[in-house]
Amino acid sequence: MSTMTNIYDINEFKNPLFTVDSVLFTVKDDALKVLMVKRANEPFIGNWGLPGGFVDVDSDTNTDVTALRKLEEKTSVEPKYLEQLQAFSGIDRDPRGFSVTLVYFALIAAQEVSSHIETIDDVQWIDIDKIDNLSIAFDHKIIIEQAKERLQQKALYSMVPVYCLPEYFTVGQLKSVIETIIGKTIQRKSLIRRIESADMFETIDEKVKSGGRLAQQYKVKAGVDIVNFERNLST
Amino acid sequence: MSTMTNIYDINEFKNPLFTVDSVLFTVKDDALKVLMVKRANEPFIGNWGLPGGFVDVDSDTNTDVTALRKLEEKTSVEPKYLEQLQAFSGIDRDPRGFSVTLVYFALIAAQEVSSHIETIDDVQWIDIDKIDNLSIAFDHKIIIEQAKERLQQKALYSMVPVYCLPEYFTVGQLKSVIETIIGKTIQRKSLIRRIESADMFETIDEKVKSGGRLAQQYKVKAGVDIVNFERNLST
DNA sequence: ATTAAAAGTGTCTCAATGACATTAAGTTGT
DNA sequence: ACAACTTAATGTCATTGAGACACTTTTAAT
Repeated sequence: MSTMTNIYDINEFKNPLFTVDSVLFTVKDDALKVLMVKRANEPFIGNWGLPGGFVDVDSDTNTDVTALRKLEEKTSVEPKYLEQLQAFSGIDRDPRGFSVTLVYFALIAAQEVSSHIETIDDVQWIDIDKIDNLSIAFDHKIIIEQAKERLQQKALYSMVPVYCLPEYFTVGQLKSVIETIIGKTIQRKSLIRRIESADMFETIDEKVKSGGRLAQQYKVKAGVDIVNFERNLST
Repeated sequence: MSTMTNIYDINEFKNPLFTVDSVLFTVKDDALKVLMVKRANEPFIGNWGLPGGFVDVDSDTNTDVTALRKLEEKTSVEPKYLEQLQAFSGIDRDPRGFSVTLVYFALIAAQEVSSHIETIDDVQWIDIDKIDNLSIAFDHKIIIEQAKERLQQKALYSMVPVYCLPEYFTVGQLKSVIETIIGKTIQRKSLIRRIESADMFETIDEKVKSGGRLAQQYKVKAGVDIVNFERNLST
């Protein structure tokens, strides 16, 4: 192990194995998808796992940077939204010994990565409902499930789902994305009321085709924070 | 950046320094307090810091166990409530180098620890409004602030504040604890409605003196989970 | 007994969501 | 050109749970 010597000796304690992983979601083809990577190394070689890896303590200024760096390696872009989910730890979750993985939860528009991903076959959007049929590394199946629950909760009281959409979007698109995430329909009217009261969107002059009447486009105002509403939608 | 070679060499990467800390809250004398420990070691020797330390990879089965173990060392009891807050990381937060601390957020009734604490002078309940005047180790001041915000949020949509109370409690006590946490008054009636609809409490036959009419006592039903309401209180 | 104090109830208001009908503005087919 | 269809946007009433606050109940203190 490394040599860190002065008054206190860090190596008095065996350090746990520490990694950073991300659950990057998007909504594509009316399904919630997670970005997964086919593992090239042991353990769990050949299984699907979450994108992530070790901190580079010489260049990463904090773990957010690690998460973004690892995601960019796989997608070549930065996700629109990133927040910490939770750390998962234990003596059993990695055959190499006690390990901790700090998991981030991220959102991006499918369009922003799809072209890049289609050229590689060890990085893929996996439908969240099809994960049970696959061989998933470590405890990543559980992690994804928890991330999904968090996303579903957030969709009920905030506007985070917009980060699964491109810069310009319509009410119809946002409604559809939210419905895919939470797995039930919502009232269009309620969504519009929220968009108007949140004060985090601006309207775009140019409207867009939608199969019927032209739809108003919106974009997230520059520099605004996510608004949290005081009530959940439907349930 | 080097890629992982064949069989993985853990030490190819310098591992960050990993610790587990806890923000243990209670409400005492109508003030929100945090348990703090006077540091006996470098760095920040002599400053107040959060209770915590390194994982013992040989005996801790996961980081929850580490958090509980460290808290028990200081208080001799287990907190009633424990959940992960967040990890804080960075190249600068510890003079020894890149470090990560996984922070837990915990609640306990003051009565359960006070007798034990009063005998030691390097462990103390510190009023959260008086922290600015003290020398606090690392980034623990920021961490405590974030933990407080999380607790305040939770108090608006859940019943977590009961875990700052002893097993049996009254509506008046819970109202007072919530008000101390969020820093504003709430409607007694609203609280009662929530207690009744939450279905997580049972009434105790024996009532208790309170300076007026005897008060109904409640306790948390065995094995129930925290209920999340769909609306926030006041704001 | 009178009074004060806190517990507990009744009920009206208020705010935001749900439900759903109606109107608006496009596209497609003939 | 016009009807039929599609999706967007609006209008409005019902529902739900919190806020406000008056009122009643039960205890202790004097």
